[in-house]
This record gives sequence, structure tokens and C-alpha cells, in this order.
Amino acid sequence: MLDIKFIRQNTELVRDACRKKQINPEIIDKLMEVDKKRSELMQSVEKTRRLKNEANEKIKEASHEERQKIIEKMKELNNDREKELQEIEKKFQELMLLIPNVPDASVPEGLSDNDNVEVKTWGNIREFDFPIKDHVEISKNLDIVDFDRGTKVAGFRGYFLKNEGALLSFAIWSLALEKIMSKGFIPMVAPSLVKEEALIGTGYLPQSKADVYETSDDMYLAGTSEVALMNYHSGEILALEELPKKYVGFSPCFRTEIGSYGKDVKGIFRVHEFFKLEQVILCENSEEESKRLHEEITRNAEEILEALEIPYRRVLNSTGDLGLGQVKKYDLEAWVPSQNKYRETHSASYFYEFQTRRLNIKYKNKEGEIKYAHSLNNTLIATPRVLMSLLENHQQRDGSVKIPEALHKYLNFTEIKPKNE
RNA sequence: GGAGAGGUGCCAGAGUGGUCGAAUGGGGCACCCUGCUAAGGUGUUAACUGUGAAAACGGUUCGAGGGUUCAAAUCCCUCCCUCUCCGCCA
Repeated sequence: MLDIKFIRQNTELVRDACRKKQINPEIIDKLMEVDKKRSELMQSVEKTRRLKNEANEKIKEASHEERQKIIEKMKELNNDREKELQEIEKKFQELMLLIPNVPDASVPEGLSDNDNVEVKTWGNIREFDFPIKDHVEISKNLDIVDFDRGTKVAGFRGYFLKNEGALLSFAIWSLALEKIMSKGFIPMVAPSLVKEEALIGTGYLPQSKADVYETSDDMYLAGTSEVALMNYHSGEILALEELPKKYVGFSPCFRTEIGSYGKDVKGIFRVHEFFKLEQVILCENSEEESKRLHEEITRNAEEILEALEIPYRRVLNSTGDLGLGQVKKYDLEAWVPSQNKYRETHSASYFYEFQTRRLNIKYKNKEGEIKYAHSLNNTLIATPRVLMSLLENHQQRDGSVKIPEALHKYLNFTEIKPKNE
């Protein structure tokens, strides 16, 4: 959510943000109209309230007769405008939730992820001197993912990680957790089952209702632990000394993947249920600080991919690929040999006050003023998605897969051999 | 699932229609005092928001929403949340 004062003063800027994020800019006109009405009504209503309050003061000390007189007078004050104000207020809030944050000037304009700009690549893309297999085939041969029984049990996009596949996941989590904790992140195991307000606070609702599972008792299954972690401090005023607050949350993540029915139907790339370690940061209300930490959390994730020896690239997302609240976003994309392209595995973004306004997360600055904090988040590692790249990039001629050295200390094997050839 | 209790300021906790933005205690902050010294005293200590250049002056907020009333922390309704006991359960 933006500050209405900011919108009033920068109406054209926000209108432009709508255009860039492909939101109908008419919403701004509507908002300004409602805002004007709201201000007028508010002033009128407050005037009436003032009269009432003054009368109340008098009544306290008035004699019986005076009292009756005042009461009669007060009865005549009509309250129609109160109702009107309430209705306008409701409309106002609804609109405010739909107003997008303004993208950073450095964000390239575009319509979709096709317009994202590559800003960095890392690692050498392997030249295979044998016919390569995709991760589905590899994992079947190694008996580390069971898709058939996965769909039998869990339906479309269901899967079981099995044997070394299961162990590999634990090893990756351990590696990632160890690395991020050495940087002062506080480890959290976060709820996935959350209340509606938690999703509104983070900006997933009301916009993206279709992407989220709703339970039979009106709870929701969050698609990321960002939701719970951001809500962790909702309604709080933090001390300056505790900022930046750095959390790494672990949780199962649920996504309906509505709108991508035909995409990535095979394998573990796009599933309804996965696990993720997520970085979430609350920091001071400073653009420089947000930008600095944004680079930092992006690097943190890159270091994990590097430890896993997976070639990747960093892209700067175009305006069309930004969420409602995001100011700027980098995606990390890991190399997938069988598809001969990079595929998204991480998403690092910052929001300025967009989320903290909704969640009411503040802190007291040096001057003692209460400010909204800034928020950022990034994937640290998501499984099983990253396994796709890991398995394919490290596959060997004989069908086995070599385990990257960084994981050895968490496992009692250094390669996975085919079990049924 | 059954039964009960409760949601008030940074915390604890009083308050059952106007004298309550809210007693009292604790904590925080400021100043003072000092041979009862990990002590004593005095004062102070909410957030949001409107008009305004500012000073200032208003408005809102006692879980949320609605209602009764000239007037609601206090009465009524709905919802949410928390806790306790029993049951069930990893």
C-alpha cells in the first residue's frame, strides 16, 4: 500500500506505474475522486462530532432543565454523513489495496518475463560428449523420484522424493541453512497455514486469490514462508538497534499453479507442493539500505548455487514481470541442459513501505520518529526445483550423477548410481 | 468435538452509561536527593489522523464490525482471537 499523500503529490508517477505493471490506470482517477469525497466528508463529519463532544462536556455540569435542552438540541443533529463517510472509507481502502508500487528507475520496461534483462552469468555450461538425459529420466533411473505413485497419491504434479533424492534435499537444506546462518540470519520454521489477513498484508490477496489454496475453514496455504515471516512482526514498533532484522524461514509451500496448466507438466520443476528456505529482511526506511540489502540477499542465493556448482544467470525483471508491491526484482535462473536454457529458481525483490504499511510494521528512528520499515525477500533455496538443474548438470556418461563437493559433508555418498538399467 | 473464562495503554491490572484517553502498580525517560544505597523523591511517558507555513486547534482509537442512546470501554447482536478443563491425536 502506498501513502495517499504520496499518490496525491505524484499522481502521474503512480499512473505511469500502473501502465508499466499493466494495470488499468483508470483506477487512479477513481481513487482520486474517492479521496476527494472522503476528505470533504471527513471534515464535515468531524465538525459535527466536535459539536457533540462540546455538548457532552456541558451536559456533565448542566442542571436538569439545561440538560434537557441540550439533549433536545443534540437529537436534531443528523448522522447521515457518518454513514456516507463509512461507505466512502470502505471504497477508499479497497482501491488503496489495488494501487501498485512504483518500479525503480533502473527497471526495464516490458510486458512479461520475456523482457527481463540478463545482468550476469556464472559458471561454465558443460559440453556433454554423450547424449544427455532430462531430470525426469535421470531420477527414474536412479530411483530417487517417483512420479507415477506421486500422481496416484497426490494427483497432477504429485511426486515422491525417494532414496538419495530425499537425502539430497536434506543435505541441500543443511548446506543453505549453515551458510545463511553464518551471515546472522535467524532460522525460523514458519507456518504455511495462515489467516487471510496475513496474505493481504503481504500483498498476495486480494490480487492473486487464484494462486492460493483456501482450506475448508477459511484458512489459506501460503505459497512461501515470506507470508508468515512478514506477519511475524505485524503491528509492532521495532527498536532501531534491532534493524535490519534478518530471517531465514523454512516451510512447505503450496501453489495452485492456475494459469500454467499446460506448462512444465513433466517433472519436479512446477509442483503444487514444495519446500523452501526463504530470506526475509526488515530494515530502516532508506532506499539505499533497501538497495544494498537487495544486492546482499541476491548474492546469498547465488553463493548457494555456486556451491552446488550449477551455472546460473541473474536477470533484472521487467516492469511487466513485477508484482504489485515490488519496486525491483532479480530472478536467478539455473541452467537446465535438457532444455538448453536457464529456468527460474530464485526471486529477490524489495518493496519499500508497501508491505509494512499493510502490516503496520514500524520502528523508531534516531530522532524518535516512528517510521514504516522497509521489507525485502528472496529465495535461499527451493527444493525440489533446484534438483532439476543439479541432476542434469552433474550427470555422467554412465547414467550416474556426481554430488557437488559442498554437499559431501552432509551425505554418506558422493555419487548416485543407476539402480535399474 | 464438549464445557468454561477472557480480550483495556510498553507490561500487569481497575473500571458496568456522561466526572474515562482511561485509577493503581511495574517498566522506560528526565531531573533531584543521598551514610537506610542493586535505595529514595518529583515529574514525565500511546498511536493514528484532519486543518495549518508554524504555533495551535480538532477528530478517532479500550479485540473487530454492527446496533441502542443526545451520550458507550461500560448495554444489545454478530464475528475473530486467546486461555483453562475434558475428549481425540503426531
